[in-house]
Order: sequence, then structure tokens, then C-alpha cells
Amino acid sequence: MASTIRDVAREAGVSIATVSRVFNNSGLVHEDTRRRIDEVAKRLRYIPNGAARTLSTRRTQTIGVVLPDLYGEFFSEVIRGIDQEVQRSGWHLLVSSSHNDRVEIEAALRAMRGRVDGLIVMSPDLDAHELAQNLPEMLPVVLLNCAGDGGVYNSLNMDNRGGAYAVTEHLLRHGHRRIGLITGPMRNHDARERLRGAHEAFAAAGATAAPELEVAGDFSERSGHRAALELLALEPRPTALFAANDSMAIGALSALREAGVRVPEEMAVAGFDDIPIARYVSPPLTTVRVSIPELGGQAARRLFEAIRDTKSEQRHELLPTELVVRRSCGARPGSGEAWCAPP
Amino acid sequence: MASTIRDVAREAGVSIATVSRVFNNSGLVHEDTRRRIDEVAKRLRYIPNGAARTLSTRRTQTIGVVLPDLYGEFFSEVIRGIDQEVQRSGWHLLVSSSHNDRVEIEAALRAMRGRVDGLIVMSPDLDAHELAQNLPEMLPVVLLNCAGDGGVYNSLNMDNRGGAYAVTEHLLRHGHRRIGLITGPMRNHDARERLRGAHEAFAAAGATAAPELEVAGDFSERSGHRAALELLALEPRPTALFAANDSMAIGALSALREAGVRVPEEMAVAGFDDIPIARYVSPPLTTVRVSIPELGGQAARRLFEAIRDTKSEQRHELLPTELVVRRSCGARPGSGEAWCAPP
DNA sequence: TTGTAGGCGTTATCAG
DNA sequence: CTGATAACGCCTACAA
Repeated sequence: MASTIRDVAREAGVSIATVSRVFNNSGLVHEDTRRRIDEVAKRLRYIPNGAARTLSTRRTQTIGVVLPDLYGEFFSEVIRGIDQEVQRSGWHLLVSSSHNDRVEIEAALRAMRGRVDGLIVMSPDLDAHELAQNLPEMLPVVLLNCAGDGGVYNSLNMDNRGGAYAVTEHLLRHGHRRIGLITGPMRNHDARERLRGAHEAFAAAGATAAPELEVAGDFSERSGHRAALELLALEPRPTALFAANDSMAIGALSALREAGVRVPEEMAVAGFDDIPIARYVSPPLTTVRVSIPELGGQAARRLFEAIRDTKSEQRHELLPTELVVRRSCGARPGSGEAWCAPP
Repeated sequence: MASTIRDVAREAGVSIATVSRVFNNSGLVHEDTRRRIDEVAKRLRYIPNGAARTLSTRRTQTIGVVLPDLYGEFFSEVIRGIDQEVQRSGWHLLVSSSHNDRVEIEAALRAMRGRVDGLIVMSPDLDAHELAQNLPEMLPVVLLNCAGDGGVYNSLNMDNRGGAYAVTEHLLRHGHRRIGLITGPMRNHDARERLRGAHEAFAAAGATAAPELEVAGDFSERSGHRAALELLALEPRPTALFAANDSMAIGALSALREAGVRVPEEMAVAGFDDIPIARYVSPPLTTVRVSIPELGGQAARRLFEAIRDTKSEQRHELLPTELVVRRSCGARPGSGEAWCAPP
């Protein structure tokens, strides 16, 4: 049996109220008494019971994270960023992931009720408003990379449009006119925004998007592979490929290699995310960098603010991205406006 | 304010005890009363308060996971496996990750106290016994991929030795005698075991390990790149490279490409883990597959058993691995004894 | 089949 | 500075 506040009080010859004060640095306690209590507590290995504390204070010191079924390293890195902030504050992290549809997300949300002081929700396939009814009332929430601008909730998105715009503009500037787009699944918000960014770059350059040059993938290597073959069969063939994430770009690279198409001489290729492997494939991949841990960290910090100050205004923030030019797009890395990855 | 059991009781014209019975399917309740209570509860959106429940039952319905700072997708996939099992049982997952040393792990362990009914701990750099004193007493624990056999705790490891043995034997059988080993960090248990498996294969083939053919990496692409260059400079040069994980193998591939060394003609290459990209690099990577989600899932199932039956014997289990032959090692995929990945 | 009442371990409010 | 004591919301004998 773990010892309770009562054991400590008895052993130290004080009331439980005083022990409580010591453990919460609340109220004044005589230095001697404090020392005595500290000592007894250590000897008895006393640790306050979290449940009792929660029951009495209505605070859990825990934040909840609800995530969809994420592909690749995204999940790890988001959690890494969140966890770091959370630990720094001595809080805890309740995680629920791998939700594939709205029903599951809603169930997860319900399950979090009463167990967390705030929520980070990520559901790139769902509109924020659809979640509204199911979010526990009065609970601070940060929407991470959700569709919409977050509406009445705090929201944080990475700048998908800006990043896609930058890559596309880069390709256009280097003379490419027929650019094949390997898109993500259209129900996914990131995928839609990245496509939109590309379209805007086309428009700004006076070019127009050709529907036959857009092939949908699902963010997996395999789908990138397949899409590249499809685009390769077109007549005339595109001279550049922009995949909505690096995994698909890498799948495309492997397809091009098998087809004997040289990159970047015969076909420029670019991706999105700058996953670690991107610089180690052949040729190294031009892409858009976004710091996922930072995305998580910023979400956590925002949530803490919202918890601390419940009346604070909702905020909608955008995490900037960065074009990373490597060899796969044919431009000389380091040339022009683009940022160049260290070797 | 969320409604309490008392609100439901009043509204339904019964005592709180009866409402409690309904929500715990315990004791007999008249069908009519049950229906009435269910209905009222739904209308009031009543959800039992977890803290109160925990306080009175001493059960949290939560399992804790303590993980080190994991590289790449490993973390995601382990959690995916655990989370799936946990959700299936309607339990919760308290996560604490990114711990770099013993002090941090111990702090995390302490913080879990009283908040979880069981613990999955992963710390490939630490010996199980070192953790012993810091584990909350009497709490069911499963050690995941920890050094040692787990000792007095349940343990689950992937068959690192067996996998490494299989790759190495495969290379030896195809005529390679000078095999360069790119090892993981030696403080890491997986890394040590994989090296040991390779050594055992050497021994079984009557070959001996040459120290100059072993270069230490840290599981990152970059370190694999560097190690490959180092091995390439040897005279005579090795004819094959076995990296202790795929990331390093991919780094090595990029180094070989830059050096103009053809794979597999001039140098066979193999990795370990079978990460998704492994089959999309050039040439596709021969490696060892291990299902990480399954590793997590099995750990969770074992933990649930241990929680259900506190007196159950501690068990030490091994998750099998599987050799995946692709082009990078020069053997014809599908030939011989090896398992061949579908296209 | 249902109700009563004590207890789970803390915090917080009031008196002293 | 310190001590009683009433919540907090729920579970569970024990009674009825």
C-alpha cells in the first residue's frame, strides 16, 4: 500500500492540512515544520494521489491528443514536439491515435472527457465544424492541421499553400511548363491546400493547370510509383513532377529509374515534407521543409496559454515552410533565391 | 458544469447506487429502471467522472508507456500497435517519450505512479535491473526490447540475433568473405544483439570477424554514409556491407553511388528493419523485416494479462524476424531459402 | 430489486 | 502559522 497524506501527517505530528500546504507551497508553514514533513514524506515515499487531487481541484495536469491514423514519421515527430513541452511543465500526455473516421474520433473525444484539461485534435480529413458538437464543452482546444480556419477554436496549420507555391514557382522559373502533379487524397486538407498552392503559382505565371497532368495518390510510396508511370505515359510527357509529399516523390523516383528516365536531366522531381531520407535518395530530393516537432510544440504552448487564460481570444496560426533545393529538380542547389541544405 | 451521478439519480427518481449499478452492469436492476436511467443519462449527457471512479476503485483503466528518444518511424509504429489493443479494451494510454538517460526515465516512471494500472517500458540503452528500484512496486510491467532477459519482469524482444544471423549467413552463402559491418551505437541493446548475430554467423561459417571491418554508426542515414566511405577506403575493399538498420544502409547506398561503386555488382548491401522506403531505394534493399506494430500489440496484450492476473508468472518472449531478399545483395530475389517481398 | 451510508485521498475554507 | 471539516463524484457492503 502506498502511503497517504494521513500517514505523513500522523508521523510528523501535524494535521493533513499542513502536509497539503507543504506539497502545494500554499499558505505559510513554519520552516521547521516544513522540513520535518519533507523528511517524513521522503522516508515514507509519499506521493500525492493524482486521482484524489483531480477530484478535489478539477484539474488533471494532463493534456489529451487525438490523432488520425498517420503515415510515416509524422506521428512520432508531432508527439515528440508536444511531449517535450508537456514534460517541461510536469504535465502528462493522454494519447489516442489511429482514428480513421469521424465516428472513431468522436468516441476518442468522448473518452477524454474529464481526464484532460485541454485537447489537441488533428483530423486533416474532417472539417473543424463537424467536430464542434462532440468536443467537450468549455474545454480548451487546439485544432492541428484541420480543414477550415478553426472557426471558434484555436487552430494551427502548416503553410501548405505557401510551400507548394514556392516549389511550383521554382519549377516554372526554371523553364518547366508541363508539370505533372501527384496529389494526395482529396479528402485530406493538407493535400487540398498543397494542390491549391500549385494552382496559384500556375495562375501567377499565366499558366493554367491541365487536368490530365494531375494524378491522385494517397501519400504512400507505392501510389507515387504508380502515378509517375501514369504521367510518363502522357504525350507529350511532362518535364517535371511535383508530388504532394516526399514518400510519393520517392516512389516516383523509383518508377523513373526503372523506366530509364534520368532525373533531373529528363525529368525534374520535387516533394514536400523534407523527411530525413529525402537528402539520401538519388538524386537528393528538392522539397519543402516543415518542422513537425515545432508544429507539435507550438500547438502545446498555445494550448497551455488557453488553459491558463480561459478567456483568451481564439487564435489562428500558420507555421512557415521553407523551400529546399537539391539536385532532383535540376537547379543548382544554392543558386537563386532558394535555401540550400547543408551537405 | 458536467452532470453527476446525483443529477441522473434525482432526475430518474432513484438512488445514486442504482445509477451506479447501471453504469457498471453490476448487481440486478429492473429492466424498466435501467431503461429509464439510460435515457435520463443520455439526455443529461452524463459521463462518469474518471477521477472519482479511480479514487474509489483504485483502478485507472490506463496503461503507461515510457519510451526513449526513438529514431524514425519506430515510435509511431510501436504506439500504433499498443494503442490499437488499448482502445479495443476501452482503456487509455498515458505516454511519456524522448527520454535520453536514466535520470529522465526514472522521473517519468515516478510520474506515472498512481496514474496507470500497468507499464510498458522501453529502454534499449539500459539494463532492466537498473530500473528495478525505480519501478513503482507491485505494478505489472512489460519490458520492451530492453537489455537482459527482463529478469523479474515480463519482457518482449524482437529476434535481433536471429535476423542478423540470417542476413549474414545469406551473404556468406553467396560467396562474400569480407563483409563490412556498420553497427549501431554499442550502448544500444538492439545494436549489440545484431552485431552478435552477425558474429555467430561468421563463426558458424568458420570465418572470423575482422575488427577493421566494423564501423560504428548511430542508426542515422548520415552515419551510414560516413561509415560506408570509411569501409570503402580499406584495402582490400569489402565485397558486402551489412548495416544494423535500414537508415544507415540507405546512407551507405548514397555514399556508394557518389563513389561510383555499383550495387550489387561491386558491393552487396543489406539493412535491418524493412522500413517502407527500403523497397523503393535503388537498388531495392535486402533487409530483415520485423513488425513493429505487432511488437507493441503483443506487449500490450501481455500487459493486460498481467494486470488481470497479478499472480501470473513472468514471461520472456521473442518476436520472430524474417529475411527479405531484394536486389541490393545481388542474390536473385525469390531464389533459395529466402522470403521474397511482393512487388 | 433498491436505498443508505461510509470511504477513497486531497484541497480549500474557516476558525483559532 | 496550524487544525477541523466540508466538499469532490463514485463504488460498495449492508440493510431493507
